[in-house]
Amino acid sequence: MEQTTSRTVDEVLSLLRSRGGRITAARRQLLEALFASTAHRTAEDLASEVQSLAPEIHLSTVYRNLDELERLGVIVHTHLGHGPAIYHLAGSAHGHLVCEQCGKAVEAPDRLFSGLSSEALARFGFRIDPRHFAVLGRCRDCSP
Amino acid sequence: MEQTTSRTVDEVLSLLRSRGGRITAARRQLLEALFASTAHRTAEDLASEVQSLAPEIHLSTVYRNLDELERLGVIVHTHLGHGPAIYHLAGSAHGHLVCEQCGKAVEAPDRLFSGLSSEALARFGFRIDPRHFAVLGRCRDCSP
DNA sequence: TTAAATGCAAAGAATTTGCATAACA
DNA sequence: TGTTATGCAAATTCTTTGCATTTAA
Repeated sequence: MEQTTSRTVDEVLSLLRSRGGRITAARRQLLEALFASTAHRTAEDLASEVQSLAPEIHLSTVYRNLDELERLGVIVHTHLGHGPAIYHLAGSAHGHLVCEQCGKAVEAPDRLFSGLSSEALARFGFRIDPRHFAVLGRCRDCSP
Repeated sequence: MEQTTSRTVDEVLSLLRSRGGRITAARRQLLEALFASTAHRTAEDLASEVQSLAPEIHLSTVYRNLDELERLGVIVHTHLGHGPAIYHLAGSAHGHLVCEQCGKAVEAPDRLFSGLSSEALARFGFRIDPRHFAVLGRCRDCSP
């Protein structure tokens, strides 16, 4: 698993390199953090993780690199209603059901959106991207 | 139409009153603005409209009254991905398809979400509220 | 008269930007 | 050596809060 992770981090760094970017400690650390878990993490969360190993890496650097990685298609971010955006590797991205009451976020499989996708496309020519937004509502525990 | 609008504004003011609230100029103006159009308006937009008639009404008062009206169920707010929330009368609320590219927001009829609603309920016990979040994606004009 | 609402200023959260310095290639 | 990226501080955007004052009832 170490190997897989490292190989993929290096692949992304090569991609960055091939686009004229540079391989820096901040980028490597951030990618290691992104590949290390599929948890729902904000820019601050990721900065904290990175800073536990390299405290000098600044939050603004993390934001800039997250932007860059998103432009490259390596990651996507999702707005969970209120509050900060969360970031995922593009490969492990998924939809979210977020409870307006307790705030809990549940992962939603893509097929949950297949009906909505095809209807939105047919009726409005609109291609939805279920990984970029959160579906708000009430979870089982918070339903009246 | 004037009459209808006024009557409904007054109804909401009565509701407020019945809950121990007070009928103020700021609240009346804000409600007039809310009833006057179904456009997608932010707190700032609404404040500007209100301020064109009563310049002393402060943005923070608008925010406080929007919160209050939402607590009463008179309005709902929606997060359109990035940027500020928009507010609608609860009766005329609807879902939104928001283009990530050009930012344009299209109203989505509730029935677009009926499949997603029943699946989310069946599989996750989750009751979605399609009016509280925006569906992000690409509109026809911005599709590749 | 008195609790509720307002105006204003200031704080807060999340994110972005300007700029001098550092460091990859 | 010449960009590119970083650190830091400051600015931005959206929203909330504290507090003294006003006002509806």
